[in-house]
Amino acid sequence: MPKKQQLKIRDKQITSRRLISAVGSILAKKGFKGVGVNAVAREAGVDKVLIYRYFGGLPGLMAAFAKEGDFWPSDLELAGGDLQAFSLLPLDEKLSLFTSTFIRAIRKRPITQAILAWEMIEPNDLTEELERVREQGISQFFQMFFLQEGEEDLQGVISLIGAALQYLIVRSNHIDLYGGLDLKTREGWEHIESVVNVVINGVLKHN
Amino acid sequence: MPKKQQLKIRDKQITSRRLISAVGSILAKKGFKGVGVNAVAREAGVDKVLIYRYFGGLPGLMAAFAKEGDFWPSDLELAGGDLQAFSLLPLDEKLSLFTSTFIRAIRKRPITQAILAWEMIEPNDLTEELERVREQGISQFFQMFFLQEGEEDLQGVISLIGAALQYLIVRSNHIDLYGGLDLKTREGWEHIESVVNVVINGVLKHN
DNA sequence: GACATATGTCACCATGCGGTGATATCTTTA
DNA sequence: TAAAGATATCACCGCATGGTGACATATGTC
Repeated sequence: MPKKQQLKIRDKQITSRRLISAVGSILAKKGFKGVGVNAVAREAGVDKVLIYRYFGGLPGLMAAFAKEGDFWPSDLELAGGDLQAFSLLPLDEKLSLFTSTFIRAIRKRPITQAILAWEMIEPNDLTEELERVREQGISQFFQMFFLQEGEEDLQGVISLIGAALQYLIVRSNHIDLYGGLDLKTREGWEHIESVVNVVINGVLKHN
Repeated sequence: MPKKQQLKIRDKQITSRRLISAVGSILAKKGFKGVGVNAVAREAGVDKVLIYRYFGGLPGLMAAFAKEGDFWPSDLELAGGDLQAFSLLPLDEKLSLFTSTFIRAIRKRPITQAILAWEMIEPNDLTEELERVREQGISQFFQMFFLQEGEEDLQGVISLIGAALQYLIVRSNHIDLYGGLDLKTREGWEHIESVVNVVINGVLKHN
């Protein structure tokens, strides 16, 4: 008598994909603390030994995961969907729109937020991949649309604002308020957006 | 024959302190990931059961640790050492000095940085204690020195800048650059300070 | 149809964790 | 000095983890 029904298909590709997407699920659900060999295999409904066989271990699986994901907004997304229209806007409107799309883009990517939090604790393949993509993307976007404006402090200011927004978005997962800023509601984020605009307009008109 | 030399002193207070300070050491050395019952007891050179006996468990020990520590700069420190002199400065110089002392204050507190990183991942007694102290301290400081100035956007802007600075300081433990900002050298931080001043002056003169 | 290989399952190991009851030893009080 | 209480140690439990070797079953090839 056979031990089991032999219905399970055997397909390395499919199984690999299940493992990779299981990483995403866990990352989104439990954060990086939940990402382990056992947990990922369990989530994928697959034996953990396959992680070693197919990816050589967790780091390899992470690297594969990093290559699959849409963890950072593209130029197109950051520009609001139309690169040409964006490039024609005056500087202050460019920055204002950028702020708005940036916040939305990060807020709607829970996995990205988990990775951003992870970066604070211990760098690894995944966080380094995100860093690479992000630094390249931002600097490219910046060069494309802002560099010719001759505002020498602008990059520093934008980096500062980007840092603040990333921090606030990640923290919004665990707290409601930060220094009087409401991190939970849509209105709260609209207010934050307006504060950023105050900063930007101040810097622009000051020079 | 007795099992051991009976040289170990027996003093609840001393032992408690050893446990509490062991938390600090581990937090500074390994970050919050290293903080566990076994590790803390090992670091303190004490049996872990005492954590349960004296503090009721890790959370209790954490709470005790939180009360002991100087995790957040006082008003005096943030004001640069002289509250009265600080209060007499013009607004822009106040903010500039505040920025400078704030950066220094956080940068020199590795445990605070570990807690700040922790807040990103999972709130707990320790992070909540820091949050409480911080929110209270900042809001008090703000009310004391800035509120009467009638700049309604000021608190939001300052919170935003505070968020950015905290983020950059914590990240400086693992990366060298962020968006072109140098996080490692003294010159790098002086530049960041100057960027903050650009923002502040922009906001102030804009209204 | 028989074989080799790719794919997946299972049982197991050592390790470290949080947590606890029984025991030994020191300190204080009588 | 003897008893009583406080203080610290030890040995152990159950559990989850990362990791591996032996085995079972499906798939492709001749």
